[in-house]
Amino acid sequence: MSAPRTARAIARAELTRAILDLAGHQLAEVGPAALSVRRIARELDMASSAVYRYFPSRDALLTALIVEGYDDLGGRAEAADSAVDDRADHAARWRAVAHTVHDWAREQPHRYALLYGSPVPGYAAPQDTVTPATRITGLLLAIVRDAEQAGVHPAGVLPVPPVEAAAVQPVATMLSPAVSDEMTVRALTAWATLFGHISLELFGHMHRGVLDYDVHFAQVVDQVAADLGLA
Amino acid sequence: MSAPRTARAIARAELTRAILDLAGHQLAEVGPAALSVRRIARELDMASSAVYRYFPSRDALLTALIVEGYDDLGGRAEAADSAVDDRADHAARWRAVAHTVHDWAREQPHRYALLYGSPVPGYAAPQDTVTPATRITGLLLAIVRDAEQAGVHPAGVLPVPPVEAAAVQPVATMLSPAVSDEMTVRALTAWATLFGHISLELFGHMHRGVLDYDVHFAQVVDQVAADLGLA
DNA sequence: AGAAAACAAGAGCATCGCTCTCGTTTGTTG
DNA sequence: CAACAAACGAGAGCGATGCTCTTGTTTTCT
Repeated sequence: MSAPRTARAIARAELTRAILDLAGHQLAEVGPAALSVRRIARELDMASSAVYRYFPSRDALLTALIVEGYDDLGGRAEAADSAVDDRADHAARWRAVAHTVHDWAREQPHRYALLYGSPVPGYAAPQDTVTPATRITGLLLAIVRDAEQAGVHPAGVLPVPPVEAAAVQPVATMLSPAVSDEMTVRALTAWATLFGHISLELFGHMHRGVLDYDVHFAQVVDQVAADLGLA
Repeated sequence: MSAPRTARAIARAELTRAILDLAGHQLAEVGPAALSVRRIARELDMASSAVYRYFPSRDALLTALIVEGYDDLGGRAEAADSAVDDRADHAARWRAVAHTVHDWAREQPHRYALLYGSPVPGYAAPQDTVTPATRITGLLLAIVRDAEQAGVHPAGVLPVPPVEAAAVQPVATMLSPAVSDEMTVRALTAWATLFGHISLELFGHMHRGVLDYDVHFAQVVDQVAADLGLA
């Protein structure tokens, strides 16, 4: 797996990183749509055609940025969860993760848009992006699973008919022991609420509707925690 | 307000419509990013520079498509709400509107992405788009307001501290009579859940996680209705 | 040492948004 | 009705993009 220590391989790894870093800066500054391969080459003092030795296309570069983003977000969320001392305080863990995602999105709005906004390349997200994307969702599910193992039941949850249980079966059985169907539905709903709220906020849909985004986000996160049945 | 009946004004109105329609078709086919002014001109057998007599820029064209989209979506949602015979069946009205938005989004994914995905032009959505955007959110709020007027209380709702009440004050007082702070928070949460779910589904984040989108969406909509306290 | 692979650079293609100029058509006004 | 002004359409052109192809050089492997 590890690269040979030839000078060429080292140079390649360095240049690949340099390109990716520069692309990251461009992403943060001008957004995904305005990311330019030629500009990266210019800032690196190389011919634009040379960049294509490292990334076969602009979309491949964006894909790499997406993967990097999922990893960064997932890592930060996991760290925030781990930082909660009382592992049985599932509400605190949920809050920590939710606010971490929120903060991360506000710090890097363009990157968030790249991950959770409209897919900018052709259409289907490349396969490479789905695995790293499962990291945060897996983390949210793990917290909910832990809570359920501790005897927590979601509040005010509707009965889940067999057809719905079948529909969400992959998510329910993602972890072992599996999560109950009711909790799975609540968790998926919480997931949609979390990212829906952040997207609406970041993309300007709450403009002049909500005055203090942070206060309201905290309230929604607490409300969702209550619906999940967390302490 | 209405245009003079000169031949030129009529021709202008027709060409403006033709450009907008063609842009709409391109949007549906190749998405917002690949929408090309030159291609529109080509399909209209005119010089690309002539199109700029009707829309000052590509972004202006996209803005017009956004406004059109909000209007179409808002109109359909209002029609779906009005089609519910029993005006006091607020759960049925919420379901009708939610499923209408869902269907609309699946029929025109690129248009939905244009409205609720990452903003593709510079950054801030032009002022022209905010008024038509309030149509669906206003409709959702109206249903909830009607329910509350009929004595409905949201289920399992957290107390709303004054600071949060102040934060959501514009939304709460948007309609008269005003909606309670608790119901306002629940409504905003429902809003985020609805569009969050649709965005996650359309943008591929539920791939291999949920097997039947329609079944699961219906379950979530019912769950949200229950949380709102609707029948 | 020689063959093979990786590399960097440059020219070039097709496309894009947008601007400017230049005739032509239409509408308005004296 | 004639003259002027405004709107219009077409074309050329600018700067920029993603990407490909060729050509010559450097590094690696056999």
